[in-house]
Amino acid sequence: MRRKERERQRINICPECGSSNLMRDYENAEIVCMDCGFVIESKIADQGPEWRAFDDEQRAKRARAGAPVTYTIHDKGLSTMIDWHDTDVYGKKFTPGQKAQIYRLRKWQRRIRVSDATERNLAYALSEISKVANALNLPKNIVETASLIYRKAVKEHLIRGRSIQGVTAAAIYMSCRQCGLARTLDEIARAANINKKEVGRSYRFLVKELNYFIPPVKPGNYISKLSNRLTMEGKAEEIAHRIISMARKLKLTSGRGPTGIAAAASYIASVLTGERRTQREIAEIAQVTEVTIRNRYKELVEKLLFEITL
DNA sequence: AAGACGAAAGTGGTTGA
DNA sequence: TCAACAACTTTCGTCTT
Repeated sequence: MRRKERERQRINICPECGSSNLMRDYENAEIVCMDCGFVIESKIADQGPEWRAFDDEQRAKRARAGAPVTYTIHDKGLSTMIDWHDTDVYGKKFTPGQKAQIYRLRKWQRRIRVSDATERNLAYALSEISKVANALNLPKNIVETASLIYRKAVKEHLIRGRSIQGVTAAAIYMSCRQCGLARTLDEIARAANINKKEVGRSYRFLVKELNYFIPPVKPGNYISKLSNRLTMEGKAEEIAHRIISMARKLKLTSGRGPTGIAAAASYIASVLTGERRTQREIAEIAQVTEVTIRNRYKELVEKLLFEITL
C-alpha cells in the first residue's frame, strides 16, 4: 500500500509511448509527455512539506499532527466532528441510553459549529466554491486561494447586495488569474451556472475593493491548454510558445485578447509542423472566431517575417 | 466542396468629459 | 450619464486548394 502510493507519485515514463521526456506543468497542474503530448496526470499534488527544517529541534517543532488548517471549511477545519456511528472506539454498540445522549451531543455540536447567519452563509459559499472548482477540475490550491479571497470579501462587508454565487464564481476566477491558470470567465460562469456579466461585475468589484493587483493574462498560458485540446504534438506547442515570446518582444500582444493571440500562434505552429488544423477547429476550442484568428495571424506573420529578414 | 480570405456592419465593454 | 472608441463577432461573397 505504502509502496504503491509512492510509486504513483513518482511518474517518470510516459505510459503511452514509453518516453521519459516529461514536463511537469505546475501552472496548469499537469504532467505532459513532450514526445507524444499525452497528458499523464492532471491535478498533480504539490509534494513535500512547505517548510524547511535546518535541525532536529526545528523539525520537531514544525512537524504537524492532525489535519492541516484549511480555508475551505468555514471554521478552517479546526472544530471537532462527532462520528455518526453508534459504536464506541472498540466497535461496541451503544446502549439505548448512550445512544440518546450521543444524539443530543451531535445536535448541539451542529448548532454550535454553524451558529449564526454569517457562519451559515460562509459555509454555504465555501461549499459552493469547492463544487464549482471540482466541476472545472481545478487543483486544490485554487480552491484554497478562492476561499481566502471570499473570506476577505466577507470581512470587508462586500457581499451584501450581491449574490453569493456571483461572488464565489468571481473569487474562483480571481484565484485562477492570480495563480496564472488559464481559465476564461466564460468557463467559470458556465460551471457556476450564472451569466458571465454578473461574474465579471463581481470580479471587478472585488479586485477594486480588496486592492488586489492582478497581472493581465499571458497568451502563453493558453498555449498548453489549447494544444492539449487540439491533440497537437509537443513540437507544435513549443513553436507556439516561441512565436508568442517573439510577439511579446515586438509589442504585438498588448491590447489584444490573449485567447486570440494564443489561437493564432497555435494555428501557425500547426501549419509549420505539417499537422494542420483548420481555423474553424482552433476557433471553436479557443472560443474566438476564425476572423480574429486570421487578423492576429496576419499581423504575426507580417511582423515576424519582417523581423527575421532584418 | 471545404477551407481560407476579407469587407462591412453590429455588439458589448471601457474611457474620458 | 453619454458619446467616442478599440477589439471582437457575425455575416456573407469571393478566391484557393
